[in-house]
Amino acid sequence: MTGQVRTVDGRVAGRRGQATRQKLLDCLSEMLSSSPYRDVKVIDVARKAGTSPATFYQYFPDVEGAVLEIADQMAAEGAALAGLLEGRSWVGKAGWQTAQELVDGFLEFWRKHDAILRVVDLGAAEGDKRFYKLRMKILNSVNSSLADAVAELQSRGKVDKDVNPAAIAGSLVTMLAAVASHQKGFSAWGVKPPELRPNLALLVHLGVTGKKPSR
Amino acid sequence: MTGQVRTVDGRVAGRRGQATRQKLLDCLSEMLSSSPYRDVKVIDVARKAGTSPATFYQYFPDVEGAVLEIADQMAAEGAALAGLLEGRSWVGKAGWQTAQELVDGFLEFWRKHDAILRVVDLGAAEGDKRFYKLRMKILNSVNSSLADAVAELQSRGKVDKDVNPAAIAGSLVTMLAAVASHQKGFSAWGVKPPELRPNLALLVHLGVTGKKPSR
DNA sequence: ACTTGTCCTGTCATGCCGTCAGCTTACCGA
DNA sequence: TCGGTAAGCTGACGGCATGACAGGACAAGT
Repeated sequence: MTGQVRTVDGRVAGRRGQATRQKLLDCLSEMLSSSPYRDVKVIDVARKAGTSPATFYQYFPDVEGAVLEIADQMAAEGAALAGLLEGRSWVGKAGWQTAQELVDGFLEFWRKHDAILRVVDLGAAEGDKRFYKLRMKILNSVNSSLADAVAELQSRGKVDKDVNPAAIAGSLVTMLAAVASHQKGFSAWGVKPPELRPNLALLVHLGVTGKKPSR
Repeated sequence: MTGQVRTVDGRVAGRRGQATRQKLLDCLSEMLSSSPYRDVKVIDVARKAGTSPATFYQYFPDVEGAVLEIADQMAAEGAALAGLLEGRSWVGKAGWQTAQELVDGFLEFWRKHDAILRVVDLGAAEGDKRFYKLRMKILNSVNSSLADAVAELQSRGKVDKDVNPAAIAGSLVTMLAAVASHQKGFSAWGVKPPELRPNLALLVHLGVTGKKPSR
């Protein structure tokens, strides 16, 4: 099922090749964290990995291609985010708990992968379908769970009829993602991370249920 | 007060020079809309402007420098966003109106400047202070108005004591900005722009007042 | 026409990109 | 043990963008 790893010119990669490939990915990942996306050069990645630029091009068509690969690995890990909402309740104190844990998990995931997620976000915003699909893949698990929760509350008459669950869920997820990547910006507004979290959870809870949480 | 426009080597720019400079900025702006940030080259911008790369470097240290210039012009225009909240009420039907108009104005502004705002967002997320300050400058007007509104409702006991106005306002503004730049993503979730707007307004209203709007 | 200061570009050294041919290394079957 | 074969890597090269400079074109005032 997992298609074999192949080089650009079609050969299948063996043990050593895969190791080199992974090392290049790791080094690229590191470079993305330490320097602006625009300034990341193939030659620097290759140097850092102790190999030559030509080797890089053996495994990836270009920097973008390698970034997609990293993002893909991360997306797989991101599926775990759905677990934050699996079988959770949005009613009463449990609802407040759910909101808080969702926010925590989300911020944590984003902080861990911030460099690569920045690039994915940019690519998606620029209209590149590959990045855009990848972004979906990561957010979709959380998004659809949230949308389901809203729709369910709606069907029980606890949320107004004219609310669009997908729109609400999408907006909340987008908010979490954006706030996570601009956490530093909040310090400048005088908001420290520990203060941010409960307020975000409040917004999520309000958005999903339409009500203030009971703590 | 408006410091004279200067070339990189310190000369003051005359009328013709300023025109060339502005033309370069316009062409860069256009390129940013049509191709990925990473692929925008000085030589292309110069060609499009009917001039040479050397001319570009006479007015700007690099692409980034020119982008900052464009963003600065836009930030000035962005101050108008504050007007969307000037003297507005968040109570009753007027509150719902306020939320809707804020969302509309915000989405409109973002759509108009999406290309440059993408780059500013990236720069800010990467930790570049210049971009980061610029982003603040644009968002601050709206953000502080919103925070004031929350604080005022809070002082009248209409909002819980333990809410942090700045955190709520910042999160909402960040949400609006992010949703605006990923509007296309919502279509893929089956949410069309016209459906998006009222739901965003709902979230803003909920966030600011803690209550559902009365329509 | 001459001077002055602004404005633009030809040119050049430097460095990265992306490709290829060819060398080295590892594995495998006889 | 010994080729044979495919994987793995790199030096080298043409092409292009970068960024700096010096010098020429141009407009305005005298």
